[in-house]
Amino acid sequence: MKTLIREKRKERNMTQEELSEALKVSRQTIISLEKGKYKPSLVLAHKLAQIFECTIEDLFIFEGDENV
Amino acid sequence: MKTLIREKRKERNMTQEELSEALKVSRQTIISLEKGKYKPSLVLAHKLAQIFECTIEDLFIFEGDENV
DNA sequence: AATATATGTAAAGTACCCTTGACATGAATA
DNA sequence: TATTCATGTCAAGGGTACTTTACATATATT
Repeated sequence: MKTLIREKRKERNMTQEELSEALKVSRQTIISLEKGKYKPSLVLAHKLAQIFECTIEDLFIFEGDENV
Repeated sequence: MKTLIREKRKERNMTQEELSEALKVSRQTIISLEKGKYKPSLVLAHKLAQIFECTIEDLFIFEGDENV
């Protein structure tokens, strides 16, 4: 699974800290998501999509046969 | 968060077991999701949306201020 | 040189998604 | 009555999303 979080964040000139505050998560969480260290929860994915005014499917690119 | 998993499954005349096999998860997982015992991972939400030929946002109804 | 800003790593703890397995219930049908 | 099918509960365990805290690095500015 790929994510466009970093690209969308930069388009809006937001820092990781600003994004983390908007989402009410830690900055560590943003770093880890952008670097692909892990996948967000469904609710966090939804909040990210809302902030970036797109759908979850626009923000995350799913590839074949991923682990559940 | 609400989900339309059960409704979409029944529209297609699938049993919980058939759905669990299509998703390669346990039947327990389907039961728990339908009953709202917990929220699916992002990947599982995506697979469900694919099976039901809709978007994640069509299948899950997000309500205000949910836990991350 | 020193300070500030943005990004990064590491480690340890908590909460929860998902699993397996065993057993229970209600409705249909032989 | 007995069996089958679909659905459900309960409990224990593994893996991972997310947290907090502390420290590191690169760039820019004073």
